[in-house]
Amino acid sequence: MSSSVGTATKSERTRALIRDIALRSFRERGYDQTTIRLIASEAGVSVGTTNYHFASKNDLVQELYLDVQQQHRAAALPLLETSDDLVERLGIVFRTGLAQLEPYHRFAPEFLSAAVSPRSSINPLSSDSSESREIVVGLFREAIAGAADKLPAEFDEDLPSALMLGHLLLALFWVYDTSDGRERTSRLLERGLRLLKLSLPLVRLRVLRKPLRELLDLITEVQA
Amino acid sequence: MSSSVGTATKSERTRALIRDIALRSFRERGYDQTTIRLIASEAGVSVGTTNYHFASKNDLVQELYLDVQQQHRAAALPLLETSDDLVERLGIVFRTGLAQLEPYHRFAPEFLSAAVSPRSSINPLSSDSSESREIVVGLFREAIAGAADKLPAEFDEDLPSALMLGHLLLALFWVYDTSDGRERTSRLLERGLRLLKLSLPLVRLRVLRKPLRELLDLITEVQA
DNA sequence: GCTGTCTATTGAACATGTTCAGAAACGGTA
DNA sequence: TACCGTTTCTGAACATGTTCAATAGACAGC
Repeated sequence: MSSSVGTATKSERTRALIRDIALRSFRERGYDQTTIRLIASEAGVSVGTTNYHFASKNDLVQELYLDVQQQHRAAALPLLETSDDLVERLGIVFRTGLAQLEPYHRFAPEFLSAAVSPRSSINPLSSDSSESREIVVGLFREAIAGAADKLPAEFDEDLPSALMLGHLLLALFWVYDTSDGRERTSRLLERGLRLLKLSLPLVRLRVLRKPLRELLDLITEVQA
Repeated sequence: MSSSVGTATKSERTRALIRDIALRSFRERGYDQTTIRLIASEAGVSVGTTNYHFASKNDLVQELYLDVQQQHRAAALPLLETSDDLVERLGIVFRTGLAQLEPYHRFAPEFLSAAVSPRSSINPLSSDSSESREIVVGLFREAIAGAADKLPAEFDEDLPSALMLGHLLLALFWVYDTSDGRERTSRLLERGLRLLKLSLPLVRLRVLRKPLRELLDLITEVQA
């Protein structure tokens, strides 16, 4: 979090200060209540300075994304050491991903509204978000690669992206989940994982190869 | 569309005028470019008057929803006369639904952003949207009721709502669909329908009854 | 026709993200 | 030190949806 450490140019320190204050505010006050003027005021600078270092409010959200996904990675990696079962490993990535989001559930609608437009710079599928997106895709890739159960090689390429999309859909469900402790989202996830475990042997069936390939292609096409 | 017809109180005529101008502008200019001041100006009234008749901009979007869904119903009903096959009837409702949205695809991201928050009054699942939502749920209900193929009665209650949710998800895919003529969305729909047709006989299997029931319950829970 | 009450309308005010012309600070070079 | 170009910073300005006190209009009851 605190990147305003040690020595750096004045400019870098100002930038880091604005960033840290913004991120803290996002966590405490959410997206809407975190106004540019509030950030500027707390940082002791003018609105113009804030927009000089970060061209828009969404650029600051981008910083938040990165922070969250890095923590996601940090939380998932050690757990991935504990199992070589494919479905279990995927479950670890999904569960730790949801866990990172949990503190933001109060403000999730605000963030969702700002992020859901395909034209928004903070849309998880946008090119501006590629850095944090690739962290999640990479986690899924590693989850697959480190599993004892090997999948047909032809799926290796697109499956991680498709799983990342699945994670986004799960997050959408999560935003709408009003149950205590997001129990419904957990149930949906565990049920999906169970279903996946049961149907995984089918992937090896020749007859299903082509429809699966087509399904994967269609899903991948969303990101175009 | 034009509801500013014939005799009515002055107030009703002003309201209808604002409504008609707003709806036309939404169609021509989208959500963002349709500003309150522009509506007021075109209607020859002040901003205050616009907000007197419609408490918020989203109240005007609500009127648009209603208009679109009524046209959806008008487009679907005659086609439903032409088939008693369950899957085909569902297909008719889905396809005519997408057809109504098509003119708005240019502006879909703007509308999506405004509507996607669970707290938004124009969220399709909100209580404010119940009237237009029920039109779609009703269409699915009629599609099921008029089919030769009867489903187990226990599904009749919740299935229409679940299908409406499916329609919303399809619309989400549609927003992100950049292919010509929304070819990808069509493909996804037709593939889903084909899959449904193939797996429909399975519904009668005793073993699958309980998991299906649970799945339906989980889906229904989104709207809570 | 007068009066009083509700309805309808007005336009200024507010908070918001963003832009931008200009001021200030800085850093290197003559 | 003096000068100049670049970097950094400032605060006013703009457009937006929404609110609200004040005003005008409509209309019923007498």
